[in-house]
Amino acid sequence: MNDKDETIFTERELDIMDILWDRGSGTVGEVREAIHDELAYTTVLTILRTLEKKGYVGHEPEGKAHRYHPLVERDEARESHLRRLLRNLFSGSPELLLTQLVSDRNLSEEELRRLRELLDRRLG
Amino acid sequence: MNDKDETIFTERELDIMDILWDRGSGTVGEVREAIHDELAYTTVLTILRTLEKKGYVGHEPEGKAHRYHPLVERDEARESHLRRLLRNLFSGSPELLLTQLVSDRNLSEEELRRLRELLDRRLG
DNA sequence: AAGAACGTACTATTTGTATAATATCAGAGT
DNA sequence: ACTCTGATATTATACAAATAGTACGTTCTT
Repeated sequence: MNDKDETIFTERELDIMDILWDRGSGTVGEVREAIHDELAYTTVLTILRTLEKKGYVGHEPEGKAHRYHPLVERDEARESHLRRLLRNLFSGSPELLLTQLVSDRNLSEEELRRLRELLDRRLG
Repeated sequence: MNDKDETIFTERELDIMDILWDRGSGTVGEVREAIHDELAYTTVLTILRTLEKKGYVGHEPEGKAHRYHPLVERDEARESHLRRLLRNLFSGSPELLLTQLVSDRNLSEEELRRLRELLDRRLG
């Protein structure tokens, strides 16, 4: 697999991809209703076009409108973004990253336990 | 602490911050030599100026040159970037993130154990 | 003192991101 | 036929990011 085809989004693109991933697909109008911020119709359209140009979404006509749908998986994006963060800031070390994650004061004891359980299951 | 003072860098800025963090400080020339890509002297200078304007580095004169030094900690950047990733792509769920970290990646059993130990120590 | 060598200041170009106004088009209803 | 509405298409503005050219000053060397 080529290292170059990373699936990296800007903040706004991610807002919109999230909606498409959640709903499976959406027209400009639907996306615009679902998005938290108040954006102009044309703004949403422009971002969808950008995403399409980058190959992250496709669309087919539906009535007179267009229905957009994701062409990449959420997991793919998660992996790419996480990999980039790991490489860029954590010297590629998962331990360093986990250290930072658990040292975050916002994590409850409960959450820490769940994290350990997750690893326990993983390790069998 | 305000949520707004996030310590977020662009890729190139991060390249340079990394060098400053590693060495403690650096002149334009030093940074330029240390960076992996071939960049024009003025390019490095410009990025350092940007970083200074954003408040991430400072400088004092040294001979006829300027010596730049970081004003934020590496950990601070790690936390900000990680928090943002968590919020943006993992619904704020550390479990989801850890799942991604340990799943697709080819983490050795050894590494997984170290991760669990890390949590064990954390939980006492 | 001349001139290379090194340094900063200022300015510029290109590309990408974010946002939106305006124009146009197609169908629904009267 | 005409207009209203919802949709896309076209075009624009502002700003950030990435890169670097040119101008000019200071110091070191010959």
